[in-house]
Amino acid sequence: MIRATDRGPAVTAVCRDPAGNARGRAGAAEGAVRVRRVTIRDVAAEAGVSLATVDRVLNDRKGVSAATISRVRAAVDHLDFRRDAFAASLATSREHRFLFVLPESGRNSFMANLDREVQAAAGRLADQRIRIRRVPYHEFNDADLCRVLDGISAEECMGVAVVAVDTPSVREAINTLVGRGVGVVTLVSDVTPSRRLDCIGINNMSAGRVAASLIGRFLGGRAGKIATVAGSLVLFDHADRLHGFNQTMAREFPQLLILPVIEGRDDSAATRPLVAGLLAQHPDLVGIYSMGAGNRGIIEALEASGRQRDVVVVAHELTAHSRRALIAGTFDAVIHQEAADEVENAVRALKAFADGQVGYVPPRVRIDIFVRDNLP
Amino acid sequence: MIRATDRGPAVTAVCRDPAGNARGRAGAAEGAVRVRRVTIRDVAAEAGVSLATVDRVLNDRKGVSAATISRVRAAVDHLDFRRDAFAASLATSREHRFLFVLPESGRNSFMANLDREVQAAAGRLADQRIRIRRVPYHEFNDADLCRVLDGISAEECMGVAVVAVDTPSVREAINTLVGRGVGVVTLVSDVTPSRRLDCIGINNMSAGRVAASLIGRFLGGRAGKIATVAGSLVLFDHADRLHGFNQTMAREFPQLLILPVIEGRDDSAATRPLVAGLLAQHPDLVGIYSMGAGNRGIIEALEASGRQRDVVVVAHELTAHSRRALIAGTFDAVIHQEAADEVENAVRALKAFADGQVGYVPPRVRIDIFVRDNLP
DNA sequence: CGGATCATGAGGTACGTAAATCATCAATTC
DNA sequence: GAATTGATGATTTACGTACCTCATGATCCG
Repeated sequence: MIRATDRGPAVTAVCRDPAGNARGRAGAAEGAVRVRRVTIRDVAAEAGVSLATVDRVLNDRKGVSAATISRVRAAVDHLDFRRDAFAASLATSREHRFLFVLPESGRNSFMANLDREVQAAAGRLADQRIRIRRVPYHEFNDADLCRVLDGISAEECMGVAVVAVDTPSVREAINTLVGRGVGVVTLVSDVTPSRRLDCIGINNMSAGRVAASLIGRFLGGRAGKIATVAGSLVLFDHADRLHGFNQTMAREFPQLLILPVIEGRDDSAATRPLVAGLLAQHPDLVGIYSMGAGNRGIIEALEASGRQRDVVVVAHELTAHSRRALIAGTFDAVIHQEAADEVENAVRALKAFADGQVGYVPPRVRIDIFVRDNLP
Repeated sequence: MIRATDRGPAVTAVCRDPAGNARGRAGAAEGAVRVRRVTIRDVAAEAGVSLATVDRVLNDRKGVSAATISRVRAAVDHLDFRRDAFAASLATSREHRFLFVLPESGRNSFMANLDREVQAAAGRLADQRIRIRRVPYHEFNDADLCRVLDGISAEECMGVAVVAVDTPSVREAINTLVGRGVGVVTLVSDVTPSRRLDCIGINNMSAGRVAASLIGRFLGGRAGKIATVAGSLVLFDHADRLHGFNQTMAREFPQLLILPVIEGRDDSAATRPLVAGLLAQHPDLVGIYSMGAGNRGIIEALEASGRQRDVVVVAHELTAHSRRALIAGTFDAVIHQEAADEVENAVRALKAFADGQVGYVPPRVRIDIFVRDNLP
């Protein structure tokens, strides 16, 4: 057998199955190649130090002189050594435990979908030693959310992603949680000046602006009134969308009058009569911006009124209902955020924090815009 | 020291740093927890077989009776055993080698960006034993592309991602490459009935349809002529976009007349006079759909004509130029594909093939739509 | 000058899976 | 009944990093 110390230089030693015959795995292409990598031994040899010293340098442990550190660093650069992520993860037998705190997703299909994506991620990441649990709380209920957050200990979990309502008590609960050493990211909707690491979600101002722009342009100069429907302005994301919407509307489409926002609590049954009322009250209603869930209520009210062709509607989140409405022409555009991306980004941010990476910046979550012609 | 065989049951043994004091790493949160995982030993014990047999079952090796297989499978399910991805990767000291074949990206900023993303991915994935090399070929030159493809051996690389022109000789070259056991995905633009594993790119028909829909709706009923500008119809993606565009235009906006497509070879200098000519020739030109690169030529021609406000323009790919045009109002919408996503998906698809995973379906690449109000 | 601290070396074990080798024992085949 | 084949066990080595312990010489400090 060839021992580590006897092995030739890393660059040349590339070998395949010695006998040349395919190993195992029925019929598969079997692509990969066995390779001798550059290891810390090579670095140690190059720098003229021991393995222990290389290890100390690589892991920023103390007890190494500045001169030696730079010798090792130089060797690392010279050999283009990269620590093997697999070996490193194996050696530090750690597990990352995260908690996703979401509102109970009874009637809200966006939240239900988000919850599904969290589950899916949990399954996918199990083999990478990431354990994800989910905890629900009563929708819009900040006291219940605080109860959940206060019950989280740093022992049971090192990171929390939360879809939060934006209230002072929730802010406080998040801050104390962070104080206990738990990393927190807000998901979808932010909690303003809190000590959370990041907010993982779309830029909601931007979403609101696009909605305004699309409604304005689709109306092509027609004047009239615009209705705005939110789930609840306790949700920071809805408030943000409204802000962006109003801003662009005021600047670019002064001929359109924005009606006061109505709150449907993300519930179709509650939303429907509200929208029906608006339609009846304002014969010159030409557009609707739906910021939250409860789209089915809007669709039903519109279609009952028979004015679905005359009213331009931009809504949020692609679901079975909004998709149907888009195809039918009741909705004109749907602004969407991909739940899977948000979950993935949240996990990455929490993991970066748990691993002590400073200055990790999660990638932005993209805003999807769907019209009838680009439905997936 | 505790030996493997002496260890207690997996469920209970959770331990932290015995002394209770923080180890190493300056100031970091140090989240992760040491955990005793369920291993193949546990599975072996549960199933009453040896490690070797468990290994045979897990890796689909032969030499195990059906009864034993199901006993092992049952134990795996019962204990919820998941093979540790890190340990597995470490044990099979393999390296994945992929090749990205892109056109030389002299003047085309989309391709230049794609190339940058490939480089970035190569850096990111180096610690995961994925080695990515890049090879350029002369833009639009199928002979040169074939030369490159023909020179690839299964030894040096097990997967190729190629931004290809759609010609019979290229198709042939791809097919023989696949015949040699190399996995091939087409990137951005497809090569039609070839034996490539997948095409990693946006749905270009869909992109064309959206472009038509946006131009039509932004024009709000105005009639007139629409210009279509492609890089070259040798590129399958441009051809596809045009197809989708024409289809939706014909069906939904019959008042708009589509002019014959012009080909600017993805080059601003070549495109500019062509567009200027169209503008001069057609005073009733109301819209432009730009399918390829060379947007700068379009912008310059439009702004020189002074008609940039009257002509609705939808273009592809967000670059410095198209972004400026969007902000200035010269462009009305930009359809974008995120190069980073495409590279990532391509690598995943190639890796899945190299690992012999059958039926891997790469996630779709999303179409980004930008207007002035949602620029990132 | 004796003890303390620092820089480094030497050598190990652990992590969990892959995969190879060799040895059994039983069933099947001729 | 001997030879072959199949199923299984037992045992090892390798993968590359993390991290611990102990030893050693040097330097520093009062």
